[in-house]
Amino acid sequence: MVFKKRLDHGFNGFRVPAIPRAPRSVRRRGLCKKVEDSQICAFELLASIAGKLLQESESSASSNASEGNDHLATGKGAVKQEQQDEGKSFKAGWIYQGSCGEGSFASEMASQNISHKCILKEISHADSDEVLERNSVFNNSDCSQKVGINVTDFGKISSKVEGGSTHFGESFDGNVNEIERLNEFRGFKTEGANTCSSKDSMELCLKSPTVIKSDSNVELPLCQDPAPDTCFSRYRNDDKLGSRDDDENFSRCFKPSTKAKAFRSPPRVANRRIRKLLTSRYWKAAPKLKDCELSRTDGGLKQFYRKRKPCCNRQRDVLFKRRKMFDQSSVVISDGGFSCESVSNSPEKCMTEDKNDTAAMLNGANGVSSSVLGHQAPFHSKGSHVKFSIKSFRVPELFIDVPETTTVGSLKRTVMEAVTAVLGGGLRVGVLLQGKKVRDDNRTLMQTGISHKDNMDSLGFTLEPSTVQIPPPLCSSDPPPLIPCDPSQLLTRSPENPAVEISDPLTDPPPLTNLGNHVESNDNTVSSHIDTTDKTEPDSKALVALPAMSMEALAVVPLNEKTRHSEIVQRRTRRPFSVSEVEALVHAVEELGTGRWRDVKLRSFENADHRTYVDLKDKWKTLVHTARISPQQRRGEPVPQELLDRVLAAHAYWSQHPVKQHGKHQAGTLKIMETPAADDNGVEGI
DNA sequence: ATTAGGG
DNA sequence: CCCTAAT
Repeated sequence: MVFKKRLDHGFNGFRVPAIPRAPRSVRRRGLCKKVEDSQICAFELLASIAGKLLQESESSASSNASEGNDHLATGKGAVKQEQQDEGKSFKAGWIYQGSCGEGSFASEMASQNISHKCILKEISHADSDEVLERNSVFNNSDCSQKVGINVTDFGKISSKVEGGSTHFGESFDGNVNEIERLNEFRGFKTEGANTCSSKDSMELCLKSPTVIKSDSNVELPLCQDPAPDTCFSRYRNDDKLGSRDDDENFSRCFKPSTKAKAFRSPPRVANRRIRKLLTSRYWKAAPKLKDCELSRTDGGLKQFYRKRKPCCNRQRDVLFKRRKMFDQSSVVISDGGFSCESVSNSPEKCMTEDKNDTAAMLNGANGVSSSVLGHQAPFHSKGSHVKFSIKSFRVPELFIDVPETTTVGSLKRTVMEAVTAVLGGGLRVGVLLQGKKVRDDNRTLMQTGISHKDNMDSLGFTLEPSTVQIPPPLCSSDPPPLIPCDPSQLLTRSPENPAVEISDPLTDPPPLTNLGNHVESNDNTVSSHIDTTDKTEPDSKALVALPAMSMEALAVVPLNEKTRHSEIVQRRTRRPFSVSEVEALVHAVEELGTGRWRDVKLRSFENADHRTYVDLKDKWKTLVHTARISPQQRRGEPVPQELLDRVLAAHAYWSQHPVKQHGKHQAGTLKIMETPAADDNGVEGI
């Protein structure tokens, strides 16, 4: 049984606080809408897989691999084209949608370390009931629909590659209703018995690790098929060679159920890759598995919208409130990577909303990506400022893999641990500009080009693990020590560590121009060039292994499907009142009296979004206190005694003249104004 | 949504 | 500034 806790997706998730938080007034007015972006983009998923497969085929062909893919060479040209044309899409989806798995090629596997072991391990379980269980989760129409959408989208995309004159393209040409076809193919609508057309087989290959079929029969595409040839190759055999022994191969590999002849096993290599990916995202519960592999990958993204403009205060308070961090999590018994909820996502939605995630994910694959709202607004008294409204940081998805026999409490703890490890393992923030990582911390925003309004929408933030585990020990029973590492190294796909490469390495991630970030820029923004960002490869591919944590004594994680969003609220940036603000406040209170803070706000702080009536009330409270204490005890910017005197006077007056709820208080105002409150001890009676 | 107060 | 109870 696999429990997948997708921290990123719509059906649940932990969210890291946005920075900064919107003023309460705004929040309370419902201006802070949460955006439920669909995290799983079917298209991206399939596209990714397809891209990977293509890449693999190319690789295999060119490297003369012994995987029996030689015939794939025929599609090489097309493959390349696709990679070039659609690589971004593929990549994007792939990185993020690892739930469908990603594998390594033979060459990669050779040098695999962590992941490899894990993969093997996973594979070893392939024949177990565990897999059956997992796959069985897929056995519902909802999930199938999801897959169908995937196929549909993929078909659309793939059609672009048709130029390559490969079957691949042909099989997915057009915007046919692939869902129907797929369903039919699966036997949802028909009794299966579909012939194994190349198209179908391809679909299967491109589908998720599990294959959905009717009649509760579960195919185990992830396992078997000792045959060296891949589905892809078979596919090509079908069309190129007209070979019809594919069915035999399939039957041999799958021992398919009676009715599901149509179900083909994904290629072995692909399976492995899928395994790898899946594995990498699992949090294995200790009970059954001695080796706790706590790995984490990039991907999961969850964001919620914050309306309020942020502050660019460098002295920003970095305190996070975490009390709500885990109180609303929910564990979902996943369908194997796709939540049924996500199924409802329309393709269009995937193509649009998910772009954000895709792009962000691409660039922050290893950690958490963020969507950023860039604001550029001048500060009245200061120079040109750049305001960033980070809608949210999204926690990478996390898959939980625990034995079926585990207890709920154990599951909760496992999730807790995973989350804790992810969030508490140490994160650092990365800045992405137009898809490139800005590594020079000493560069100014202006120099980097971040301040340029045109670049605001291509700005992204990532949360990167600040710690990483050394590869080998991933599967070992000994929790490896946390080793601080250079995130750049971690995030950059490195030849020396192919194991961590999850994404399609063929293309650079698309610029984050599709993040849908809103930009409030100001004309007085300083323009600058953006070419100062380094050309470092997009990060993304690292699998970050996290150390196993104690399984004991962890707080129970409440399961609440309803409130699947938990916000970690950040304390607002402290913004001391200026003298002028105090003056305005005092004046307003003198006229309106205490207890009418909303009016005060509207009267004197209408345009000060960061000053809520509560703030004003609080400030008045502190002012009164300040006025009563000795000057030596006062802190912060000194408030003119004259103002403090007025504060005391007004406070005294309004204390004796409670504001009537309805009537106006012009009289009171006049009185106050007439009363020279020069008395340090306040005015007791007017 | 506001107000009033404690923290 | 935050949090909450009470309006």
